[in-house]
Amino acid sequence: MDADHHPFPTNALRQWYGRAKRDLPWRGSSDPYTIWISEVILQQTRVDQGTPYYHRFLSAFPTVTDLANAHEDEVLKLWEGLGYYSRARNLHAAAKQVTTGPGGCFPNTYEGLRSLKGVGPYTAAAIGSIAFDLPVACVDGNVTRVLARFHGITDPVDSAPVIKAIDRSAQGALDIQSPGEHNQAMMELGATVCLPRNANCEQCPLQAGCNAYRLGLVDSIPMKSKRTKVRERYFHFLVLTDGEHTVVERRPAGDIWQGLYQFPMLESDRTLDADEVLAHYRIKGAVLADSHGPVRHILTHQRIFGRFFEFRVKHLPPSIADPVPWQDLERLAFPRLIHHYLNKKMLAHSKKV
DNA sequence: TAAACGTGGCA
DNA sequence: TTGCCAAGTTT
Repeated sequence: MDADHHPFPTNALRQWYGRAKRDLPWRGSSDPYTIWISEVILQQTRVDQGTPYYHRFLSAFPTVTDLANAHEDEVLKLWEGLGYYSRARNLHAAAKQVTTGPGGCFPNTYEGLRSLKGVGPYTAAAIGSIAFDLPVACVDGNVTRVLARFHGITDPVDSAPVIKAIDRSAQGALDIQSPGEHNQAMMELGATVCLPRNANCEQCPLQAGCNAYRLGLVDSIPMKSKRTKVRERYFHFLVLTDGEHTVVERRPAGDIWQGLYQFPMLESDRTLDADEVLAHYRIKGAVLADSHGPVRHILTHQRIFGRFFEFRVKHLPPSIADPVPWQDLERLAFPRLIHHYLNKKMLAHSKKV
């Protein structure tokens, strides 16, 4: 599967990192808590997108105890718009694990870190190596791409044997004198030089030994076998209001946006109109005050068409859910699709006043 | 093991 | 517009 037996140029990588590394907010600290937060925020997330969340999150919860003592709604609100909300729920649960666990402090072994909710092989290696100098290699998307190219691996990198080989290779290349710096250097190379497209091979410290470069395969490595299929869904939100209050509910487990809030929602396999939505909910005396959408919301695996129907009633029926003052919505976390709608709503309201 | 889980940027 | 991708984990 690999086309060479070149030793990995660890020294060249370290020297490159010393002069080329970016100045990122979470660099230079060895506090496992702040490293943990940054690593979770950066899962499947770009630095530019995650950085403001990192600052807000640590301002709200400076220590693991602060996080553990928070309410889940507050944690989710700080995560609003960042996506993959299980990260926030797991972060909160893991903070409780830490503070109520043995010694009440952060685990400092790989297995101890792995036992925390939301901490998988990558994150355990990252925290372990950066905070505690544990000799464990990080294998993320960057490292996979760097090593697949360096070794000239043309097989799909999402197959089990290749994952295993890359893992071994990463561990073999690790600089055990400074595993944290080495891991960050590997990822930094993938993030700034060995890019998915338009790799900048001319400034790469690994060029001399890189098989993909030698064979002209940089643009075709790494290869992936999985294809993403897109599901279409039609969400119809019932925005019920008596002028002062509205009605929201919590998204259930086992679907997208778990734990976030939404207006009562009717899903269908096609777009419905206001009459059909109202017929479903059977609200007496409701008057259609406004409708919005369909709004297309594009996700990796699904395409959601959202429609919002605002109905005016004299009195909110207690049968659906608890009425909430409009102002209280700002403390709740909503999916992006709904957040955009609310922004528009609030803007219109503030213009009238 | 494959599929689910968000959002935004880019070509 | 569409598909791919980004410091992955869970079930």
